[in-house]
Amino acid sequence: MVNWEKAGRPARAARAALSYDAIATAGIEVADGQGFDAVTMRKVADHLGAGAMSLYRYVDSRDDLLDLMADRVSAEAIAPPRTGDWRADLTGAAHILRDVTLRHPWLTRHAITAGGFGPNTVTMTESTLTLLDGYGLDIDEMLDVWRTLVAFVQGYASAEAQRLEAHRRRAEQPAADGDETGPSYLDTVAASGRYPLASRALLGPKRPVDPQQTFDRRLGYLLDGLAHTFFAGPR
Amino acid sequence: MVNWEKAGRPARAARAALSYDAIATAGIEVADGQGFDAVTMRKVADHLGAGAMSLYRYVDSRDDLLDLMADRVSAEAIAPPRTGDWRADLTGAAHILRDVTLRHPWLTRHAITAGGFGPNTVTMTESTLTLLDGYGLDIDEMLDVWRTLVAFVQGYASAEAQRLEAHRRRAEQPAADGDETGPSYLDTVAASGRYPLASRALLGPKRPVDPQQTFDRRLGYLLDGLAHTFFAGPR
DNA sequence: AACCCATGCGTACAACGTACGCAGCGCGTA
DNA sequence: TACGCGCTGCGTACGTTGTACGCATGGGTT
Repeated sequence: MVNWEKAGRPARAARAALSYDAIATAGIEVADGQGFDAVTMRKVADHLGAGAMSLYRYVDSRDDLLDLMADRVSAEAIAPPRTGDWRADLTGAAHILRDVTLRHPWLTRHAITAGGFGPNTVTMTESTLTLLDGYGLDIDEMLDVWRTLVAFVQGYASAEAQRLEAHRRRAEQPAADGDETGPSYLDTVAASGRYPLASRALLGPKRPVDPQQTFDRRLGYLLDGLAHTFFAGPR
Repeated sequence: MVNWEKAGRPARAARAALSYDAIATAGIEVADGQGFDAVTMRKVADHLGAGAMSLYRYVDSRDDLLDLMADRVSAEAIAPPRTGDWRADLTGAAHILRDVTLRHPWLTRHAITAGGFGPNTVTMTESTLTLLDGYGLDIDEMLDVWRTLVAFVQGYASAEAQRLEAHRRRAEQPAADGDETGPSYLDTVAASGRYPLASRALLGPKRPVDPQQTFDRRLGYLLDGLAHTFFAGPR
């Protein structure tokens, strides 16, 4: 477990070359640039011009490092102040959270909340809950809305990020010489006719669609439902 | 990438001791029993009484093994036939998917769809989409409903599974001799008063609540919203 | 000047993923 | 029957990983 109290204080010695912040940033840069599996103690330390074992003065284990990275990234998901339009505010918060997940696809492998709540995660939570303040909801109702919204957004963005990652991996496959790529497995499944509904889901849309628009539309269904119980009906 | 065509056919030689099915099952048993990090080639092979390298006759890499496991587990999430009550049917499918995720918490670390769609994942998809057939929705609308629902359920269940895992890890910590556990970090954050809303979210409910009931209530909000657009209004 | 201790890191080891190549068995063909 | 071919299983080996241990260093305190 990360010691968040210690992580918040500045370094004890003046000649400290490393810091929690620098380590978290380095880890995030490695993960964004070279993929989640490249986040090794040695590579992150190299990125900082330090020795691998130096990181252990700040972090108990590799898992702790990942927790540190996740908390730091959640600072990017802090929602702006409320405007009084709950629907617009929640939509904005959802966009920000989705964008963070797509910008850091490795969150699919180590979620923001995997290591408990760090300081930035707390701030992010508070900022989002604040958007729900002032509509006569009690705290339990606000939590209902918040947990429902976050579950949808994280689930949705994780699936999107995974599809993008899979696509990227397939693209960087060098397409070996004389590959004779027959019909893909999913093509043959679709052609079998035994999965009339699923085929359409697996093969993707006929015409390209705007992922952001699709997200907004589906988010809208959820907000409609929340409106029905907690606000004055949909739209 | 897993070769699903090959994985579907029975073994070529009669004297084959291993099989795709046995390997996937062994991997799942190791993951369920000893945690996701214990899923190593050697441990899974040991579980089968086989040598580590034997697995590579069936699987290209450890990642392939995980894909195999994920597809096999998705067979547990196949929805029952439709009854004509869309809301009850979708609720049932959501329960099943949530249960699978809670039963195999490692899905949080390697999602069902991480390795593309295998045969069981296709069947599961078809079974869920079938629940939406017969209400006058076209395929794109059915996909809207399905993707929205799955995003919520997987996001929600993943968060639940992660909280349970974290709790379990903390419980098996031996509570070292003379531990002097002062107030936890979250306690001090809550006591600071600077996060009035988030504190309540982080410390958990005052009285114990039934997680299943809470899930149903929040799922209900989403279904209300879907009803508003695709069916004849909420409830 | 003397000491202390937080910091950085070199070394070492067990465990990991996996490339390579060989052993052995059963089937098809002669 | 005899033979050989191909599929299956796996022993060995190597590079990489996480991390325990202990030492060197040098600014701050006394």
